Amino acid sequence: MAVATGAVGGSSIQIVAVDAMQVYRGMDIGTAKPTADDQRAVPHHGLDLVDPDREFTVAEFAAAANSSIAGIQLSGSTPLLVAGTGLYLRALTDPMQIPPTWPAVRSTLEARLATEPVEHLHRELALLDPVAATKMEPTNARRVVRALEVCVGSGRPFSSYGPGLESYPPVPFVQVGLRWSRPHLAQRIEQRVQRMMHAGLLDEVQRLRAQFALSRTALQALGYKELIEHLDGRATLDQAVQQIVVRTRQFAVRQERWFRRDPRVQWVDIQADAVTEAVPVIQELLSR
RNA sequence: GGUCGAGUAGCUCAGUCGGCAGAGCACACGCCUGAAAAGCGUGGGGUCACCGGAUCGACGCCGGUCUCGACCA
Repeated sequence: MAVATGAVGGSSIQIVAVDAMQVYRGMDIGTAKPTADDQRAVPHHGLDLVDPDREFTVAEFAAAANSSIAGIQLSGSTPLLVAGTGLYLRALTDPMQIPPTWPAVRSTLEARLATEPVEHLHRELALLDPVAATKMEPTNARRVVRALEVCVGSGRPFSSYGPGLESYPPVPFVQVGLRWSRPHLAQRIEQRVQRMMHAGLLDEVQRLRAQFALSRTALQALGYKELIEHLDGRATLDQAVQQIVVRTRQFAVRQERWFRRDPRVQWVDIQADAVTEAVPVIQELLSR
């Protein structure tokens, strides 16, 4: 927000949230969605795209976000993408063609997993698309099924859809990564989860559950799935909260690792809570 | 004070007949193309509470000490 409220290169800024969970209406506290005040101060995009009973995908997000970005640029403003979700960002910053889905093929493959080991499917993938097969562990059911789905469905190798995530071509914009030390990260996450609980996260979860049958993708949201476990009597509140803290920490580290291997990202290390001190540094990087 | 039980990885706990100390979680690192806040893989970690004894050899057996728990008084 501090960066977005100052202009960069003379034009005003609009924020595009690149976040797989903030797309869900009503999931506000647990996704740390920008407040109403923030949204009033700076136009936001990518938020509240669907109800939480809807499944949501990268491709759908990319379509929505790309059209938002085009609109922002047409109006003469500068889009500031805030991630969030690594894969969603790559789908916007890099020319990725994401193959469509073949639900019938997929359900056949998934049904086979009940009676066959994943390695069988991986062996079939190795025949249809040796390149893709070597790029994934034979035990990773999700990736194997998806790759096979595309091969069988489209009639062409999964790997023919492009280099995927392993290529980092130059881009005409700046990418800045914010990074805290692990101890500070842990401390901030602990505090953040406590703050969410005090803000009524448990009520939010109960309310959403009463109103919707949460979709498979929405149910993956940190904070929500753990509190549902508690509400169903499978964990005490304390256990659930501790679990949220641990998983959020693991997720934050996974985010850091995801972006760490992208050579185009310029990192800003933030000392403790000195976020405001980092703002000029970020603005300087962005104005290049 | 007595009896019984427990003490093994950061945590929770397995460890058969005395024969190279294990699992899950956590942690570190890597992977990732319509589920990605998801999914998958690799790895580092040990004074087996402590002291002594018997044995070729002890986490394990014997003696003692300490800590925790339950029960009895």
